[in-house]
Amino acid sequence: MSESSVVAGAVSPDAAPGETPATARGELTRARILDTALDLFRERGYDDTTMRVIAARAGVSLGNAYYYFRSKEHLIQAFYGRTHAEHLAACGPVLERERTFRNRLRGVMVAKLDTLEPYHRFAGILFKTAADPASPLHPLSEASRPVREEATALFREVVEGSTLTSAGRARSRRLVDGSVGLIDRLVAISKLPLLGRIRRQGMQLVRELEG
Amino acid sequence: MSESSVVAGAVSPDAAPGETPATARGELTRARILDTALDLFRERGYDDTTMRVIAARAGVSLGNAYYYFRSKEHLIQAFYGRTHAEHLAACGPVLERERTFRNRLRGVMVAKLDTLEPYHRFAGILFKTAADPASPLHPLSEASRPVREEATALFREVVEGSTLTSAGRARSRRLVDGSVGLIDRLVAISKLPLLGRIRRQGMQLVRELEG
DNA sequence: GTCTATAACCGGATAGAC
DNA sequence: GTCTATCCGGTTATAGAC
Repeated sequence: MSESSVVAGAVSPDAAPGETPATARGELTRARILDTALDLFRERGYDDTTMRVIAARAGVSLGNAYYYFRSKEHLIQAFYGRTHAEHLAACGPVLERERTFRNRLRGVMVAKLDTLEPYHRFAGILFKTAADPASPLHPLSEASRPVREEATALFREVVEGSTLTSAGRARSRRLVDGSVGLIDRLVAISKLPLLGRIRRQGMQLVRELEG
Repeated sequence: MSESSVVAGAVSPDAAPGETPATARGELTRARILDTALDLFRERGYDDTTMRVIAARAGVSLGNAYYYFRSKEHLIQAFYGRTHAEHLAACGPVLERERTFRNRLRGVMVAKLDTLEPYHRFAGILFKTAADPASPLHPLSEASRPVREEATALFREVVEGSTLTSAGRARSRRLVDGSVGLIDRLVAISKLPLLGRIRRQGMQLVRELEG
C-alpha cells in the first residue's frame, strides 16, 4: 500500500496508449519521431511545427510518421504519457516522506509544475485540444484512459496515505500553495455541523446529475 | 440605474467587433454569409462545414467570404455577438422583475442556456477554440472586449440590483439551479465570523496574484 | 475606396505501391 | 514499414469590377 504500487504500475512512457505497438526496430523509429517532435514543440511551439518538418528531421517520410502517430494530436497524447511517467517518479519521494494531506497534495502538484516547466511555452495548445470533446486528448476519451486511471490512482494515494486531520513560475507555485491551503481548510471545516445542510445540498446535486 | 442601461447599450448584434464595417449593400452580404454559416454549423457541426460550402450557399466566392470574415473562427466571434444580444434581450424582464440575488442570477443563467440551446450541438468547438490563448475567441482577447465588457456589466447588474440578503437540457438546468442555490448560501455564510480567516486567506491569495 | 472573383499556397491527412 | 502521390480545406495574393 505504499506508493510503489502507483509508481511501479506505470505504463511504459512512450507506449502511446491505444497506439500501434511495434517490432524491435519500429520501436526505435517511433521513439525517434516522438523525440524529434517534442524537441520541435519546445523550440518553435506546436502550430509552427509541421508534420513535414518533424518527419524530415526524424529522417522518415511524411507518410511514415503517420504510420506511427495517427495524427498530430496523438503526438501530444504521447507527450502526456511521457511527462506523466516523469511526474510519477518525482512523486515517489514526496509520498514516501509526507503524511499530511496538505503536504502530500502540494508536493504532487508542485512536482507536476516542475515536470511541465520545460514545455510551458506550448501548454496553451494542450488546453485547447484537450477541451475538444471529440479530441483523443480529451481527459475522458478512451485514448486517455490509461494515463487517466494512473493519475486517479495517484491522487487516491495522496488522500489515503494522509491523516487528513492536521490542519516554477513563481505565481503558479504561489497559487498551488495558497489553493492547497484553502482546500485543506475547507475540507476540514465542511465537517462542522453548521455546514451540514449546504454539504448535503451539494452532494445531492452531484448525485442527481449522475443519475 | 435600471437594466435598461445594459440592454440599451448593446453593440449591434453583427458588428463583428474589430471587423470591417461596410456600406449599405456590403452589410447585407455580410449578414447573409453569417446567417448561412450559423445555419450550416447547426446542421452539420463546425468541422464539417467548410468555408467553401458557406461561400457557395451564401452565393459569394470563397475570397469574398474572407473579405468579410478574417477567418473561420471570426464567424464564431460574430456568433457570440449575436447570441449575446439575444441573451441581453431575454434578461431584461427577469432583471426588471426579480430582486433577490438568487433569482436574478438564476434567471440570467437560465436565459443563457435558452439562448444557446439551438446551438448545443456545436458548443464543443466553442470551448475548444476559446481555450486557446492565441485565438481571437479567447475571452480575454482584444476582439472579445466589447462582448466581454457587456457581459461583465450584465453580471454587475445582477449583483447591484439585488438585496443579496435572502436566502434546456434538463441536467444543465438542474445544475444551474442547484449551483446558484449553493453559491447564494456560500456567499451568505461567508459573512459569518467563523469563516473570516479563510476568507481573508483567499482574498490575500487573489491580491497577491494580481500584484 | 468598396466589393468581388480566380488562382494559388500550405499543411494535415490518406491511398496505395513497393 | 516505408515511400510517393494526392486529396482536402483554411488561408492568402492579387487582379479587376463597381
